[in-house]
Amino acid sequence: MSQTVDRALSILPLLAEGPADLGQVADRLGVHKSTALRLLRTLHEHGLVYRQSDQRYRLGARLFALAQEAMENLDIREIAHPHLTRLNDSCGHTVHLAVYEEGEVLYIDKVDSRYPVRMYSRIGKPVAITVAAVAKLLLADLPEAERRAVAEKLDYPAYTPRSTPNAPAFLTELEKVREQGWATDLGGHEESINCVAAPIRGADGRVVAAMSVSAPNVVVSADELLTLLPLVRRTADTISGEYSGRNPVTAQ
Amino acid sequence: MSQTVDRALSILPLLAEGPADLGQVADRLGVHKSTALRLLRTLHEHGLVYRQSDQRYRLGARLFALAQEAMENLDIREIAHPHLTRLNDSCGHTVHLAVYEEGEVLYIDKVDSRYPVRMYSRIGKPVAITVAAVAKLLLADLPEAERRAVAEKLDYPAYTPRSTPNAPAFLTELEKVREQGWATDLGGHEESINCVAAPIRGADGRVVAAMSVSAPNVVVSADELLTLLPLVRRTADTISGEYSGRNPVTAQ
DNA sequence: CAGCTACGTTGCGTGTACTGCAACACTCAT
DNA sequence: ATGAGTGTTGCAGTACACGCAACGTAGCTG
Repeated sequence: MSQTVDRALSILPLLAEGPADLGQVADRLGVHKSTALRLLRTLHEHGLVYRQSDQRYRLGARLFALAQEAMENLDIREIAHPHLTRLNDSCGHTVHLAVYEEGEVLYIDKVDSRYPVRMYSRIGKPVAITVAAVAKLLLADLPEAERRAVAEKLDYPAYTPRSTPNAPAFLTELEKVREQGWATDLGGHEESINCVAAPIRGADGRVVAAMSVSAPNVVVSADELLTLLPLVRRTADTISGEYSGRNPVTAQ
Repeated sequence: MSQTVDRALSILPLLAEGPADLGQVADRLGVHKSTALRLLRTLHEHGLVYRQSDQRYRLGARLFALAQEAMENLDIREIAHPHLTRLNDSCGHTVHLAVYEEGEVLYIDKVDSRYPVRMYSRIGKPVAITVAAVAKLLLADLPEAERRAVAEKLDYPAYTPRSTPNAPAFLTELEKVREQGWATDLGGHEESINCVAAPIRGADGRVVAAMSVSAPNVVVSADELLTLLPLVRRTADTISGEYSGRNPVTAQ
C-alpha cells in the first residue's frame, strides 16, 4: 500500500468530523505541516476538500458528485426502482432497498410517497445492521466463515428490549432467516416500527440485495404487515428474475 | 502537489463512469499495472473503491458515508431546512436550496411533498448553471473578475429556446439579477418549468446560498408563480437573519 | 507601535518509498 | 495441451515525497 496516498485519504474521515485547519490536520496525521499542506492541496485540486473563507478545510463538493454517480451506476437500483414504487403504490408504506459491502449494509434506495422525508438522511447511511430485516437477509447469505467473523466483530446496541442482544443470538437468527428465505424486524430498531423483507438474488442464487416494507404500529399491526409478505416476496423475485436477465418470473 | 496522490485520486472519477478492471485503470492513468494495483489497494483499504465479484473495481461505500457526513456538517442546510418545509407547506411547490463552490453550483436540499420524487437524483448533482435561478444569484454575487472568468469557461447548452445562449448574455443577466436581488428561470431549463429564487446572505452581506420555488406551467402560470416572490424573499431573509446569528432561534 | 505568538507558505538537500520491469500464478478459450 | 488474457509478487534504481529551517503575514498584548 502506498504511504502517501494512505496519509492523504486519512484526511477525509478526519475532515468529516468537522472543519480543521492545517495544523490540526498535520498533528492528527503525525506529519510535518508542509507535508499536510501538499496533501491537502492535492485533495483540493481534485475537489475532495474545500477551503472555506476562514481558511479551514472541509470536505468538498466533488465528493457528492462522485457518490452520486456511483449510486446511479448501480444497476440493481436501476432495475429495482420501478418495482419498488409499484409496491409502494399498492401498500402505501415505506420501501427500502439495501446491499451488503465489506462488513456494512447500506440503503441504496427508498420510496415513501406519504411524507416529505429527507431521503439523503438515510440513503448511503449504514443500516442498523444487527436488527434491520434487510441486514439479516444479506448477512445470512454470506459464507459460514465470513458470517461468523462479521457477527463477532459487531456491536449489539440495545435500541429496544427486542434488539438482537449478542452474536450467538444473531447467528441463530441468521440461520432461521436463511432457512425461511425472508426476514422481519419487529420493533428491534425503534419500538413502534416493524419491517418485512425479502432477498433479491442474482443468476447464481446468491443474494445481491434485499428489500423491505416498513410501517409503524399505529398504522398497521405486525400481523397485518405480515400479510404483505407474499407481495414483498413476489416483488423481490420479479426483480431477481429481471436482474438475472431471465424473463419476468412468476414463481413465489 | 503530490504525484502519487494525484494519480490515486484520478482513479475516482474514472470509476464513477462505471466499473473497470486493473488493466483499464492502468491504461487510462498511463502507469504500469503494478502501480495501478498498489493505488487501487490503498483506495480499497480506505473503502473508497470496492471490488465486485467479477474482480472489477467500482466506487465504494465509504464515499457515501463521507458525502453524508459532509452534508450533515453544512450548517446552512441545518438552519434553512425548517423554513424550506414551511414554505413548501404554504405553497405546495418544490423548494430547492443551493450553494456555490469552486465553479459549480449544487443543490444541497430539496423539499417536495406532492410527488414521490427520487430526491437523490438532484441533491448533490451540479445544477444547470447557465439557466437555474439559484445559479444566477450565486454567480451574480461573485467578484467581477471571478464572475467573468467563470462565465467564459462555461458551456451554454440550448436546453430550450429560452436558455441563456452565451457568456455575454449570461453576464448581462447576472448584472440584472445582482441589481434586483432576486432571479427567475422561465422555461430556460425545461420548457414547462418556471422558478423564482432569492439569495441567503451571511453577516457580511455576501450571498452564501440561494433558494428557489419551482412549478410546472400546467399547475401555475409564470405570472402566478411570481406572486410568490415576496414570500420567497421573506423566507430567504429570515434564514439570512438566523444564519448571521442576528435573530436568536425561537422555539418551534 | 513595537514586539510577540501563531499560523500558512516556500525552497531545498536527503533518503525513503514509489515506480516499472520481468517473472510468476491463475483462469478461460480454443 | 497450449495459448492469450488476466492479477500478483520481488526487486533494483531513482524520482519524488519528506522534514527542516527560514520567510511572510496576520492578530494580540503590553
